[in-house]
Amino acid sequence: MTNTIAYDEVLQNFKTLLKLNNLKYTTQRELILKIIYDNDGHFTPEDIYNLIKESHPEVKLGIATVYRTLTLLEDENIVNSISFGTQGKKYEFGITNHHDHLVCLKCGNIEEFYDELIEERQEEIAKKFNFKMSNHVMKITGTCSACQAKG
Amino acid sequence: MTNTIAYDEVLQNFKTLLKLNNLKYTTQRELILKIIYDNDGHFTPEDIYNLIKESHPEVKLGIATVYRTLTLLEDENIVNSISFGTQGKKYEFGITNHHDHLVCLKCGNIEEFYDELIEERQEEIAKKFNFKMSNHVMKITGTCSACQAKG
DNA sequence: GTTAGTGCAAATCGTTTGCACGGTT
DNA sequence: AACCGTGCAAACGATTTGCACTAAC
Repeated sequence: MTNTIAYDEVLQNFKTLLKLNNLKYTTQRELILKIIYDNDGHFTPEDIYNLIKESHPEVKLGIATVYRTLTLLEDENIVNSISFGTQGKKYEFGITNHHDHLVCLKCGNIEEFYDELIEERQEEIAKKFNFKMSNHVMKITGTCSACQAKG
Repeated sequence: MTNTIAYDEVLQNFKTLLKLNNLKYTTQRELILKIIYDNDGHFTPEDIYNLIKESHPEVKLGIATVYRTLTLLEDENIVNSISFGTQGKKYEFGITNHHDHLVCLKCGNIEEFYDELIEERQEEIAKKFNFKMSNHVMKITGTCSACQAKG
């Protein structure tokens, strides 16, 4: 899903958020944000860690920082995550149109879709239950067309 | 969600399934099935383990057996699970109308709902992507009315 | 200079596995 | 008797945490 916001703007927002919360603007935090923005897709914390190690071998980085930063970014709704049962989470850039996921259980690939009707119904249902919705996830699991073809 | 099938029938089906697969009918397996059937709700493997330890202290039971049996029951579509990111899964009795979940992030409580329109759209979307759907999950996260009241 | 952030390694949590023993068929 | 299922404890993988050091403010 294509980003609908320029990176400069994202970065500005992030810096402002950090300031508001007495947090510091560090190289690591910026790199993690940028990697997720640039690489359209869904990544595990380890993926992100490896991507940064490759592209910026000169920067010191620990996996713990990746986890800490992802939690931060998710709290601020800058990234979203989808979970895979016990097998951890994948993260994606979050400032984009909301969308849902088709997850292939064979190859782990994720396709995205957006359906206005489903979005509306979700709002209605939350209202009906007097439930303050902070997020919603729709995930269809199964076998993607490529994997069906492979047999 | 109220069970739509009598326990006797569930148990019969389960025994048949075991036989068909050359598996054995054990006290542990029966107890796990019964606990999930009887206690309408959503349980972690540990919950189930503790419930059985309490109600049947005379039975030998290890947590590993609970995991193994839950996997078995889920494969057979006798129970369903919903996942909570890193924090594991909760299981519920699965032979009932399909339904989706409202998950409260404060108290962990789960409410259920069913929406015909959403079900239909899911089918259509899978078809559109030539995706062979094995399962689908809709989860609305947020704050339940009780927790909103508490502030 | 003060405070927050970091890497590292150890700890933790949920889950899985190898193995010898016990129960079901 | 044959074979599967079990408990136990060790192994595991993802994530979190304590701590001394470093960087941002």
